[in-house]
Amino acid sequence: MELTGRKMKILAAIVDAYVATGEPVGSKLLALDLGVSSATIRNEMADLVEMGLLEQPHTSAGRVPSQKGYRLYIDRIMERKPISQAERLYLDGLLHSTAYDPERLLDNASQTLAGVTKFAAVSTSPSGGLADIRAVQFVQTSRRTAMIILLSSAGTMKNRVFRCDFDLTPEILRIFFRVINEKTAGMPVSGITPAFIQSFAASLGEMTILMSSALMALLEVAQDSLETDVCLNGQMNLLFYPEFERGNARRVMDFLERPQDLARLLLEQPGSVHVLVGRESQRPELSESSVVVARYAIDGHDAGAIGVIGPTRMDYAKLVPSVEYLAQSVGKMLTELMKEE
Amino acid sequence: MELTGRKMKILAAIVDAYVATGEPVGSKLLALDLGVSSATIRNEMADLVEMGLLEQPHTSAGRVPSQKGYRLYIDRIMERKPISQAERLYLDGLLHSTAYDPERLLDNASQTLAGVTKFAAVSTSPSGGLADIRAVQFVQTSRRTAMIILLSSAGTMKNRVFRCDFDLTPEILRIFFRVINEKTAGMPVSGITPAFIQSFAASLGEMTILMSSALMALLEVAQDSLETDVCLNGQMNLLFYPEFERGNARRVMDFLERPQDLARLLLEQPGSVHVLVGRESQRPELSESSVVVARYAIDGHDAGAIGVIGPTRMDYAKLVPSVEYLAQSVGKMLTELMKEE
DNA sequence: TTTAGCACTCGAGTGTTTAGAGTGCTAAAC
DNA sequence: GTTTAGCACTCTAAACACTCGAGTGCTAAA
Repeated sequence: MELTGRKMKILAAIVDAYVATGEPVGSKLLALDLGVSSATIRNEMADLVEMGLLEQPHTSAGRVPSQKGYRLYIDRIMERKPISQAERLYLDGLLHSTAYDPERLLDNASQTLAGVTKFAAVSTSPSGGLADIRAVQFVQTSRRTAMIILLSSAGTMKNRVFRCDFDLTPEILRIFFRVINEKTAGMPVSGITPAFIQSFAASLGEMTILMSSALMALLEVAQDSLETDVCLNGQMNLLFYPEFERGNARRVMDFLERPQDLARLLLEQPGSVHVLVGRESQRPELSESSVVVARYAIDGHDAGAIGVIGPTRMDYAKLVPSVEYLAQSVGKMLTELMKEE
Repeated sequence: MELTGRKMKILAAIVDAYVATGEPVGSKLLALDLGVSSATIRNEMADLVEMGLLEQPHTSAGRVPSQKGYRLYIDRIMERKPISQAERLYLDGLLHSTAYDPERLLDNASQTLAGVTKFAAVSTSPSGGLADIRAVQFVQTSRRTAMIILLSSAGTMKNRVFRCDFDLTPEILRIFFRVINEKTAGMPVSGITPAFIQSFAASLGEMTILMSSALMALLEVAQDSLETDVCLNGQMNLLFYPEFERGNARRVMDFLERPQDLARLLLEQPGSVHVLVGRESQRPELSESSVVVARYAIDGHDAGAIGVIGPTRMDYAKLVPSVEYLAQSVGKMLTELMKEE
């Protein structure tokens, strides 16, 4: 069966109405909008159901877009609603306060996104997989404890407090700094393995004991850097949608509480913006949810992603540009930050 | 009417059974346990209802403890179930991994508590209100950005990345360190006000421009230190309780999402452990929820609190010792950390 | 004071009925 | 061939009646 222009119009109208109201859409409502009778609409709707683009909750109910219907709507029908100048300024303003700290910036970004969309929002930290060590810094935090800070070329910055069995002095910290940076500066973060630490320690001769806790901390902080951090915000927003009234919320929440899975989901999406409707995500927990993801790049290199998760009934036309813009902003800010080396 | 020993026994049995099953408790069930007939129990139960200690959802249902009933149970009847050696070891083991970083320790503590209790858990950072500045450290994080780290006598450690309009050098950072520590070391964190920063800047003469962004960062980081951080974990656990099936969860969640309110609630509780049943918290959002809070002390001085929030139907006898133990552990670990100055 | 017995109440579950929304189909109109 | 008016049909949600059983309160005897 052919998908005529009018069928597209009807599908679009149904998506719009359903997204707005959450109620199945009947033929009468559309007849007004399109200037034909409700009977005509009904004929067309029957075709659309046959084509798998609409669904009927039950015989005497209106129609609801199927996941395939949303897909078609997204790919071929919807007109993106660009975000206004005012909205841009608003978003940028919110992001600005955390411009100099990648970790806080990304948390802020997902918080912001959750706030404006009223869905759950997620962001991943710049992927550290291929990053090099830019520097390793030490700061004394008490008589016997110090903080190690690892700065990577991906812009991540991880710290960890560790403890020595002897009193620290600026002199000792300077030794930590020199010895560790001489050996590791410029090497890939992923090169800091237990084996590397072991051989490193062995090469230190009588200093081994002095440095052991610092080296352990280095290992931990490097492993931390390699992991993709995931910031999740606004899960609670989901409780407000009738789609998640019952126990349905729990399955989604379960998924959201697994950061690794969340990161994988975000990062495996291609393209600058990508929409996953329901089962398209291949995640049973999300079979009734949709995901809008946008990637951000640092200095032209793909680095991470940011997205929203909510019920399939969402305003894709509005969301896609919002998520995309936010990802671009984040990328721009991180690039700016990196440019200064 | 007098509260006889048997009445107490019946109340205790009802609380125990109701906490375990979630179903109103009928007279037959108790007759078995107490060796008297169900009619006798019914008479007693009628008295307990009259005294306001029990409630009846409807005429032909069993009894449920009222909030007043829980209160009496907690104050005069329940025997605390001390936590086992194995549980102690388990908890301590979980806490141990973050022993050297107060912030992470407290997040870990509330995470742990949420995990073992299956309720929502909250912890506050050591209150910074009266703390002094122990040291202010600087670390270069890129050509023009640096991290300022404020260590307070309360054990908090806050950092912030800031940016200068000129290239940083170790020499400049050393100046930042010297100038700022000379002026601020030992002074109360609360003394770092905008006015103080302004007069400080004014006193620097030609160095004012050099230091301005560092001073702004100092102000921000001091204000951060003064704020009580609140770590919330396991909100999602609440969704599993029938008490929160409907929209009821939302009101509680709303409250949980307001960190200041949460902090106030925790910190205004007296004593080492405190239980708030339902409306006792004076928070309408929590009128159907209970809170178990324990305070932790650093070096003998009251510093913060940690607690759980869940439906009024909770196993207080088990929870109270758990929360108390965790708070003690946290306090001990933080004291340890501080002792080394 | 306790208990057996019994009538009573109420909720949960199960049909039944009704109203209304929305459909599919048909036959006429365009 | 397409569109539309008309109408019979289907299904849901809400209202109502009915039953079952758990649990009660009361009474009178132990």
